[in-house]
Amino acid sequence: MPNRLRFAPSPTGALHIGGIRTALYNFLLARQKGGQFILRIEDTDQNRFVPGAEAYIIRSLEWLGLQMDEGPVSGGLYGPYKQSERLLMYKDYATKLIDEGKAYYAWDTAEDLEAKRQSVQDHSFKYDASVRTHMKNSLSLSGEEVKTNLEADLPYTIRLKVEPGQSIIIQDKVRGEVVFDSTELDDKVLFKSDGFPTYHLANVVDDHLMDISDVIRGEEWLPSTAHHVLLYRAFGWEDTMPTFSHLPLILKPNGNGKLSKRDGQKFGFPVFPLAWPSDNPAESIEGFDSYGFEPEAVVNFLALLGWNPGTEQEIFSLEELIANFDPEKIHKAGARFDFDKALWFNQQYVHKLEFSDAEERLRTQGQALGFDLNAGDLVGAFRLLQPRVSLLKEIMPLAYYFFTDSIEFDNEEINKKWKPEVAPVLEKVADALQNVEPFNFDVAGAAAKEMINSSGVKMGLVMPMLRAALTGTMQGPDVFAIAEVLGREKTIQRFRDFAKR
RNA sequence: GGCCCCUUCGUCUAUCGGUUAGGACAGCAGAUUUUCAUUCUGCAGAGAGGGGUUCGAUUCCCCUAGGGGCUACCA
Repeated sequence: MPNRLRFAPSPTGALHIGGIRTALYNFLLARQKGGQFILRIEDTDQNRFVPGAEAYIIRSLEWLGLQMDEGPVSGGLYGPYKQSERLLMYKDYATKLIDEGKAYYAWDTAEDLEAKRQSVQDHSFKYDASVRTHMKNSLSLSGEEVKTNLEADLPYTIRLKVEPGQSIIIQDKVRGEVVFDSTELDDKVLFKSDGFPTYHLANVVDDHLMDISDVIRGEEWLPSTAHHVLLYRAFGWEDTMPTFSHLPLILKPNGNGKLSKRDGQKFGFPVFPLAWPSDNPAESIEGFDSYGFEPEAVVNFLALLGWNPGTEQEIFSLEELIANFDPEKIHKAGARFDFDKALWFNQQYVHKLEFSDAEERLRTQGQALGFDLNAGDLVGAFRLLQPRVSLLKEIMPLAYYFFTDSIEFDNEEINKKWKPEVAPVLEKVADALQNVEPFNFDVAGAAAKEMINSSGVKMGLVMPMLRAALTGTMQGPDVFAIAEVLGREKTIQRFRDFAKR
């Protein structure tokens, strides 16, 4: 039996990183076991449907490199992969349960139920064995009434008939044994009056029909897993029921509650993989992509947020994650989202980038900044600045002095350190560099330093001014590393110009 | 309120009865870098509380406390 894992989001908007991590873990186990990774769209809530969300989910998985074996785009033998396109079968399965006395029709309206809830003091109203005989359903009504209601096409829901007094034991891969008492469970709605199934029905039916072997999902599903087990039993599918792994939640940075979609704006960092543009700027949201993250870094960060192989390795490629992943090593407690750590992971990946991986993006960014990229050495600039940033997009703004000769000087800082006796030294350094061969970090650097030493002016006064001459700022890479990238001509010119300022 | 889950440095975590409780991020200090960043080294920093079980508990059990989730014709 191959391992078949599904990621089953509902298209209600952008997918946040909690969902991404769930997808990732499903993907990792599928790949590790040589099974399939399946995307299934759970669009059974018409009210919360958001146009574009499905495409967003697919683009997100692609961006992260989580290739799907089956899904709405790639298709597959178990399709369709959108629940809205599977509506007929849910009804059949629900009806089958009714025929077998394991579910029933209910005609209580939303208003009826709301009134019931209001009438009971605390939150204790539960549609279960103790009250269902007092409600309007095919168990409490006479056969005649039921027939009449059905023939009149009265809107109904179908509810699972939960038998009280049995204990339901779940073997969860991350939590071990979890026990529920069916007396505590309500008669869950399986089929809604709008003709759509609820998550509970659709999820169980589809997981069964799609031969899903392992369910990895968020902890918020743990309480309803008991109902799902009951459903597998009712259908007679318990022997092929998937394994369950309930993931700890990703919590807000301050620890109060689970991370939610609004937290990105609130805390000032992305909580979505991809940006979600909107005509209304207030509704546009940033993504890890637009923030400048490398997808590999996001994957690495998320993989380790709640899972750890037990070694001290921190950096994992997707292949290494696949090889090492183990659901039983998933941490049980919720994990706070730590953006600093995410940035650190990204820094590790940016520092490892080859120029060829970065070139296209650097060019695009340089052009957006209005740089004349032909005027300077892009590779040289990249090599110099790469170790100094956490995000690739931070490089080009720092690199402007490689691509223009009109340097903007940070006069406030420069003037603090400027001494008039430095000016002639700059000229002399320029002279000294005129004929050094080759013009590089070592040779030009040595020649310049020798000149400065013989000038009698302190090195500590001159060096910062050399950098200022070249870059306009008091900080940055080594002066002669910059000089080498800039080339002899520009270096000398900038030293001379600066001496005259 | 009820049900369920969880609880090791500020944060993410390792430890599957015996460890000076390890690592990473962040913090602090130092070295390198005549700058800044990187890098390197070091410092500081944790088993929620109380009962058991055991020769021995961070580890197993119970209670309490705290946190979280669920409690919809949402997923």
